Amino acid sequence: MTASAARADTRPSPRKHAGNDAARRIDADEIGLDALVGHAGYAVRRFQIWIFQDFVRTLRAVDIRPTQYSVLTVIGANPGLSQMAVAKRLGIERARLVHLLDSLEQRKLVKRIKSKADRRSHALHLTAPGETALAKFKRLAAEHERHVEEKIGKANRERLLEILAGFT
Amino acid sequence: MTASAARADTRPSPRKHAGNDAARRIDADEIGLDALVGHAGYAVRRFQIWIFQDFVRTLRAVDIRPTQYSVLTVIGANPGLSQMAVAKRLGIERARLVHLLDSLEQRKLVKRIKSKADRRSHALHLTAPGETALAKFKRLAAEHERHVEEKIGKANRERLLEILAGFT
DNA sequence: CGACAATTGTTGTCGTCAACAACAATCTTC
DNA sequence: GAAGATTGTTGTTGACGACAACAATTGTCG
Repeated sequence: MTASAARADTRPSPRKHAGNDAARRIDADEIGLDALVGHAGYAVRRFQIWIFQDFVRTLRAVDIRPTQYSVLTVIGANPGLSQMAVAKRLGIERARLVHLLDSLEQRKLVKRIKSKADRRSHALHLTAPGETALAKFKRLAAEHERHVEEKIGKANRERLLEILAGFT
Repeated sequence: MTASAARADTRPSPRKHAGNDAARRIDADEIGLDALVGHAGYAVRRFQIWIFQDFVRTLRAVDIRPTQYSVLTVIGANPGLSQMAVAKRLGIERARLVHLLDSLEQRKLVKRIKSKADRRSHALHLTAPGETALAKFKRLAAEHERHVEEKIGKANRERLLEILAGFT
């Protein structure tokens, strides 16, 4: 079979785009997604990107990204945790957490205290400025959460949280 | 206020982990997430990671990742699209799409045909083997989707798709 | 007790992905 | 026809997940 350029006839009718290929401008919103609609993963991925971007935008003034926020929140609620414990709880590689904590420690938000019980591990604590900063971050995060509500609706947001409660 | 090491008293009761910091082993499932619970972004992120991994695992035999699958699906449903159109529709950077298509073209699943109408752009088509391969990918993707159903429940999956329909 | 396995933090590499910036070729617009 | 926009491409940067290796330390078990 030769792979010549003009074999646009035996295809099982792809629904859109009549006749002449690429002869006409196509707006992005008239392109069919076919099997993609109905895939939970695709919708979740697009939604996650949107949420992520809104979070970053909303917290840009304080320069805190979602992962950093999750680390600070967990340490704030459970002071004294080891890096392993935080990593496991948040599903972060402990290798990755090292860099995250390096950054947060440089910014004086977190401190690593050598544990006396297990001299391999560090007990993680918020600094005093870290605690006040986290309070501010939480206010901004709540604002971001309101954006989510505006986007998908208050009831839908709550249903979403219920459905995905098992993954937290 | 001095930031000395022994200031664990004036904190507003972090709920868990009584008394002596880091003196006791802590299981990951007894660590409180505090403000993280109630953040849609956190739950969605964790869920997205789970879905992603299951998709990759389910389609590992054919070596197709989620983004590649989405590209193939859109091209299959809308042959002749330009790279710009595909990128815009899927929310992919056009720079990123270049590499994706390079890979798919090397594997003879997709071909770029120089458009005569606009000689800057390429009309994207599936090859004949690309079409049959995509059919197989779709079967495997459907299997993955069943995994999602098992994980969160059939009804919840459908509610999820409704809630996030606006993002597709 | 002492050798050996496991854990903790760390460093490093690799590959995926989003976000930009710059560029040549080509189209559009005036 | 000149100026500006678009398309594909190349390259860089940074966040992130996955892995592998390592030193220091702890746990275990003979």
